[in-house]
Order: sequence, then structure tokens, then C-alpha cells
Amino acid sequence: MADMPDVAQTPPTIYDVARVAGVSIASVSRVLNGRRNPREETRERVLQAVAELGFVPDAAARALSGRLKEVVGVVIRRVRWTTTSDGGFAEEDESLQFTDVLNRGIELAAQRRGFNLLVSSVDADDHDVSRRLLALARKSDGLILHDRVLEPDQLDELARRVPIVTLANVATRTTTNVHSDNTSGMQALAVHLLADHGYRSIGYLAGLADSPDSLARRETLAAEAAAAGAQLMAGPEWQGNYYATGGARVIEQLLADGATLPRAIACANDQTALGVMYALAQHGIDVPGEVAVAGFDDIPMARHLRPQLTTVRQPIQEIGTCAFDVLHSMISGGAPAARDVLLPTRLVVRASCGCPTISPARRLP
Amino acid sequence: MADMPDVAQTPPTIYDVARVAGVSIASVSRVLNGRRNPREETRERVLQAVAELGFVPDAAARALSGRLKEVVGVVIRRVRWTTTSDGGFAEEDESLQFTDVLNRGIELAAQRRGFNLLVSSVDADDHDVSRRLLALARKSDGLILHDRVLEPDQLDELARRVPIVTLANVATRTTTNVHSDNTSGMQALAVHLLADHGYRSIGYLAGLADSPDSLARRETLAAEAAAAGAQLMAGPEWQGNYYATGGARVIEQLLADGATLPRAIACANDQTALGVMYALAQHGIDVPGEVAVAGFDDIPMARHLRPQLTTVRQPIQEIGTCAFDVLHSMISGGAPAARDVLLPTRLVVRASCGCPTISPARRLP
DNA sequence: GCCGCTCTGGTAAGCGCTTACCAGCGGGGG
DNA sequence: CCCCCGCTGGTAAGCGCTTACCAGAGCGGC
Repeated sequence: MADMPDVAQTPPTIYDVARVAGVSIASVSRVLNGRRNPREETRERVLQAVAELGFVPDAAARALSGRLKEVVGVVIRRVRWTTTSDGGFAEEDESLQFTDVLNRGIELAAQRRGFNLLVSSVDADDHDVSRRLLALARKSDGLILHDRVLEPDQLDELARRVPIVTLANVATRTTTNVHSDNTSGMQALAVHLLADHGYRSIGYLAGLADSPDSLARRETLAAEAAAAGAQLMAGPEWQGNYYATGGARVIEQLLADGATLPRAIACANDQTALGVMYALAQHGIDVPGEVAVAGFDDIPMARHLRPQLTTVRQPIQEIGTCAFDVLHSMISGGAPAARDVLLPTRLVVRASCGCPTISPARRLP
Repeated sequence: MADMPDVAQTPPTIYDVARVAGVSIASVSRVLNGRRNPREETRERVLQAVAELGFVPDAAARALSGRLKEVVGVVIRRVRWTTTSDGGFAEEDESLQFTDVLNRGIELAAQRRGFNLLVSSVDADDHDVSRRLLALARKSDGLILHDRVLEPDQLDELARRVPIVTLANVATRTTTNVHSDNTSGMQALAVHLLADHGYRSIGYLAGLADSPDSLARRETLAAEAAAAGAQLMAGPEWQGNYYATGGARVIEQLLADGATLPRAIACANDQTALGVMYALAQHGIDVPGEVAVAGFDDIPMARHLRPQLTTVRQPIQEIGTCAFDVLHSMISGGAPAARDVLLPTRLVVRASCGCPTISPARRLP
């Protein structure tokens, strides 16, 4: 049983290294961690032995003896997994744009510090999210939570035990929040639609009802519309959910009810805009000729839609790297620099708002 | 220093639980792990104490004392991160479709077993991938490697130390491979293009030069083309890289050289097809009217392209769950069921091949 | 020439958990 | 009525690492 072919050999421990190098385990550890540098000759011997044995310290043992685990937990929220594949948007297709780019940003920053990402997703209607997060917390040095993973009070409870950075949420006494500047981005978009294009009616297709981001974007749009004397449509029938399905469903319902669509629709995010454009196309409604559409986020897919999507660019990847850096400083330093980190946004004008297509005919390198 | 506000309180240990419950730590551990069930009354007391303290065992300690870490490492390969944002396809945009869906499949399966994913990406031109993987291995119970992360010999070396499952690779003596059935899928596609549509010339826009998947797909296409007496174009000038950039670049170059395009182009994967369609559109070439295009994978974006992409569907998410399940059995069981796991593929006919658009006008629920 | 300082490397005590081993106890059969 | 067995729960030995503490050695200053 113990002598399988050649797989599963026990990896070398620090004792093996010490024996081969003819020193004590303490010296090995010191060389490896650069603590109180040992004599040059000793150091050489140890390094030699390490190389010879291909020794890599066991992370669990390392972590147990008071050091960091060098792991951060990342929690995303997913919709229920389905395997339905109807012609429209199966929910399984969703949520893999913004989130993934962001995670990649986190990983990029983490790698610079030798950290790894422990990714976990929670179901929207998961019954004990807290328990799972707690378990995750015990496997990591800190947590990064995507939008709306946990309610504020549970958040605080959890933050008492482990450093936490939230994304697109609101900072609490114990957590730090990283998000981007909804106001200025949405403002630029609103001005573009209202002033540059002169649209007089505009709809806001909301994200999840309780999302701070969606609310903030809506507020800004409402204010600008009011200032311009334009009509804003944003009642309960305009409630989406950040997914393409949500956007499509709202449009379908509106049309079924015989409602008049506004001249332009600003969506809570790009995926919603995707659904909206899809639904409009199904009904033969021209974008941007009859209805202009704009998104928010600038996910990679945005520029591949026809017409290309006008949107507000968030520095998605940078939000990720920033979140990690903040968390890292909380983990190692103590208090974070700021409770709330704000990143800039920028309007990206393409074709779906009604601007003429600029055909670059660029030569790719 | 030790008395910060209310953050960073030391989490309860098994000793605390034992004290509160008035039993020994051994009993606590036994209750928690269901080993040799203790008396009902003892069990109650322990559970009570656990709930009261909100105790969650420390993963590092758990792992150290011989048990599993309940973590699997997932390694993806990424292209160098750039922040360039030219009008076409910045490489940063890429690689976030197939890979991410697959990872989600892995996570889904992992969660069922209480495992978490430790995600790490390696640079194509990273100098010591091996070292990083070794470190990852020491943080996990097993590794899942995406395509082309490691050379076969390094792979074997690593597999000696930790269970490994590869994706879209070839099985070795020590590793297990999970991939999908390139042959039957590509065959169906080839028959569709050659027989159903009657195209007489067809190009194969390859993926990475050394990818087994790309090679297999090409072989099948070549065989079918030969059988149908059609012309196959697949020389070195048709070499892509699995990314949209690669596909676009090949088309640009072909056109710049004044080459005649084939009537249909089969791409190594959907992202390549995306680039191809983009480049063709830039040059005003109609798809599928002048040139038909097909992909491989059926990533979510495929149906959102205009025209919608005809492609071969791989059960991407299922590949992920399957990979995890195999790895899990290697970790806990010993030998895996099979060295090589093959999943079915299926042709998905949409519009880019030249088939009439079926406008479903489906009602979304 | 001796004291005390600095610098090096070894010894051992944990970190929080699992589990082998053992002691105690209660019950059924001889 | 005693012995033996089965079951329960406690004690303690690690798992592989970090690091506080200490012993020894080499050295300069008096």
C-alpha cells in the first residue's frame, strides 16, 4: 500500500534539508526566510540542499506556525446554475464578464506578493452564506467580496474575524470598500445623450434593486434629466437584475404592454444593455435609429456588439488590483489607508448612442 | 498594540470549544468529523458549544495533521497583460471566455465536496513556471492544468509529487486528461460545410501550433475535405493562436498579400472566429455571403455575434466538473477510473455558415 | 590575560488539529 | 458473582514549520 509505482512519494521536509546540509532545521528556516542572515557558508550549504531535494515548504505548516497563509478568498455571487439552453439567454451564460475581468485584476496584484486566490461563489438564495464564508475565511488571510454578497450586519460580524474588502458596496466601520466613480461617469453619459444628441426622453434600466451602484447611477441620471427638462422613465417596470435576461425581459414586457419606449435607454451595466439590444432586435426596432442604448462597465464584449456599445468605462481590472493591494495592507500593516477608495470612470462613445460609426480600418500589428 | 478596537479578535480554537462543552478536545474533534460516534449527550454539548462560539476549524491545522487541505489548484495560461487599448483586440480582452466557463464548472463540482479553487495564472513566457506550480502544489491537494501549461517532461516530474489532471492535453503515465471529442464534432461541421452547403474550398485557421486540440481538429477537417474532393487551405500563413487577435491578423495578412480567400473558414475556436469576422467586416466582406465562418467551443458570446456563429459545442462547464471529479477520486481513492476522459461534442448550426437565420421571436419567461 | 560583547547556530516550544492508544465503566454469560 | 468484552472519552504524540531562547565561539579593550 505504501509502495505505489512512483507516484505519491512523500515530499521532502525541512528535516531532510537540514540533514543533507548538515545543519539544524532552524538554520534552514532562517536561510529560507532571510531572517537574521546566517553565515555565507551555511547559507550556501542550505541552498544547495534545497535545490538538490527540490524542497518546497508546506503551506499548511507554514501558516500554522503563525505566519500568513498567503491566500485571499474571493467571493462572487452567482445566479442559480441551470443547464437550460433556450434560444435567448440562459442564466448560465451570464455573469462571466465583469466579474472575471475583475478577478483577473485581483490575481495579478496577488501574484506580485506571492498570494493566491481562493475563489468561491455563493448562490443568491443560498441559505447559509455566512457559514461558507467563515470556512473560506479560515482558509485565507483576508476576503474580497463582490457586490451584494452579504448584508451589512453579517458583514460586520465577519469583519470582526478577518480583514475584508468589499467591491461596489459601502464602507462600514470595519471594512474597506473599493468602487468606481458612478457619478462622474453617468453624468458624462447623461450629458452626451441629453445635450449632444438632444434626446428628450430617457429610460433607466436598473440593476439589482438593492445595489448601491445601480441606485447611484440612477440618481445621477435623474438629476441630469431634470436639469435638461427631459423625461425620465424609471418606474418599477424598469427593474432589471444586472443580467442580459433582466434587460430583455423588461423590454419584452414593456412592448407587450403597449408602452411607448423612450428615445434612449441607459442601462445599469453592459450585460443589461446586451439583453436590451437583443430584445429590440427581435422586434425589429432599430438601434440607435429608433432607440439609443448605452451601458455601463465597458466589458470586452461591448465593442463587439453591433452596433458597438456606447458605455461608461470602469477600470475593471484596476479595481481588482486596487482591492487586493488594500486588503494586503490591511493584512500586513493593520489599518488601511482609506475606508473608501474611488476609481475614475470615463465615457466611451461608440455607435449605439447614435453617434456615427467611426470605421477605423486599423491595421492590426 | 494587542487591543485594537474590536477587530482582530483571536478566533476560538478547539480548546475553547472543549472547555465550554466540558469535554476533551478529542471528543470535539470526533463530533466534528463524525468519527466513531460519541454518545448522543456528549455530541449535543459539543454542538452547542460550537454554535455558541461560532467555531470554525482552522484549515491549516487541519491540513497539517494529515488530512486534506480541501483545495485544488487550477492553473491557467495567460498572455502577457497589456493595458493597450487599441480599437481592435487588446490581448487583455482575451482568454476570458472558454477558460472562465470551464473554471466555473470546476468550482461547481468542487463545492459539492467542500473544496475550494486556488487559481493561478502563468505567463506564456514565464521563466520558472515549475517553481510556481510546485508552490501551488504545496498549498493544495491536487492540480488541474489548462491546456499547454507545462511540457510533458516537467509534467511527469510534477505528477510524481501531486495528483494532476490536464485539460485538452494528452494523458501521460502519471496524469489523467479530460477533453472533448474533437473528431466527431469537427466531422459534423465539415460535413455540414462541404455536403450541405457544398463549399469547395475551405480554410482552417489554427490555434496554437503545438496544441493537440488544434492539430486534431485540423486532421479531421483535412480528411473530410479530401474525401469530398474540396480544397483545404491550412498552410503556415493560417497559423493563429486561439485568440481573436490571431484570427484577425491572419485575415489581414492574407488580404494584404492579395490571396484569394476560401469560400468557408473553420476556426480552431470561437475567439479566433470572432477575430476573423471582425477583420472581414473591416474589409466589407460579407459573412456568410462571400465567406462562411465557423468556430469551435460555443462560448456564450457565439450567439451574440452578428451573424450568429455556427460552431461545435463542447460541454465546457461539464469538462470542468468532470476534471474535478476525476481529480477528487485520484486524491481520495488512489488510481483514477480512466487515464483519458472523452466528452461528446455537437454541431450547433446558426447563421455564420450560410444557413438562413431562424428568427425565433421567442418569448423570454 | 581576562571580561564582556557580538554573532552564529542549535534546542525546544509551540501553532490547532487528528487519532492511536489506553483507562474506566457497565452489562451479559458462565 | 466474577470475568471479559464493547463502548466511551481522555491523554498525548505527532503533522512541518517558525522563532524565542540559550550556549558557544571569536574578538577587542582594559
